Amino acid sequence: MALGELERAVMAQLWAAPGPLTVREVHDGLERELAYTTVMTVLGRLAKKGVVRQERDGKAYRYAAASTREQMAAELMLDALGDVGEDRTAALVAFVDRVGPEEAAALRAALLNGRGDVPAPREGPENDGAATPES
Amino acid sequence: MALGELERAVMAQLWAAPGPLTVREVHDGLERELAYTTVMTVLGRLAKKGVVRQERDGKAYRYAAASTREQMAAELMLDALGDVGEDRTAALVAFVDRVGPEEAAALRAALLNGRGDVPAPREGPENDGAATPES
DNA sequence: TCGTATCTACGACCTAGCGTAGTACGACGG
DNA sequence: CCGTCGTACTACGCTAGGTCGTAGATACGA
Repeated sequence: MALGELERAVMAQLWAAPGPLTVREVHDGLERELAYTTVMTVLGRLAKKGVVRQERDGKAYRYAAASTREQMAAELMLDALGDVGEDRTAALVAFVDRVGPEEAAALRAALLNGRGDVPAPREGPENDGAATPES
Repeated sequence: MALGELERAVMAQLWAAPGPLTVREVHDGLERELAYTTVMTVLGRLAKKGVVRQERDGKAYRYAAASTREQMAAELMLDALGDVGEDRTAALVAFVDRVGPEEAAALRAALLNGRGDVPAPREGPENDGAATPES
């Protein structure tokens, strides 16, 4: 599921846009000067992989990312975690050990938010706040 | 840095072993019937990538994984997280949202362990420097 | 209606990485 | 001297990704 360099650049375009883009729009938005068909090919491959959705718009297609950038990153992280096999705990410890303070805070917040299921560790009442991503 | 199928199998051997292995040991330990030289080639490539260390043992070499399975997994997770660019927080929320209860508990434990604690978002992110205690 | 600009569909080529293995060659034990 | 073991080097097929070119369908303005 790993994406290549150009593929990532294209995804960045799609994620940065407010809505679905046409091939031409993606093409024009890219830094590098590529042939129009190159972008089309990449978009097609991305669609075949399921990471982008194609929707007709008259004669042309419009492309949109299938998931948010964050979801995809989370997915990749899950995959990496899955590779370890048994001792996921140790892997998670190693992971937490390496993330910066901001990330640790985010993790903490997410965990205490109740999303981590788990037999309620605290009795903290409903204290949701800011954790409703787009999607 | 992604490893192939055979490469992962070889790493699994190395991680499962109590100490450095010779090519022959890895070869004999693998399920599949491969040519001795195939295993050697793979180990050589792994060494070139830096994921395994080779140490002389008389005429032959012995190979050992450079990092533990967990460290490598954590590394991959970090990479995945890094891909997201800006809003790592959202990615982490999505991640926590998907891990199972055991993982959530492990994360919680690791976080409360005193590591990345307290939100102190200064501008001086003096990153960690060395974190290879065991080994 | 004709020519031109767009699109999409397909195929081609090149490079890199991986799986797989053969060959060459040096060190050893009989 | 010869077979065995181990390393070094080279090679080949395959797949994925990056990069295009060409062909066919369509819409649009002169």
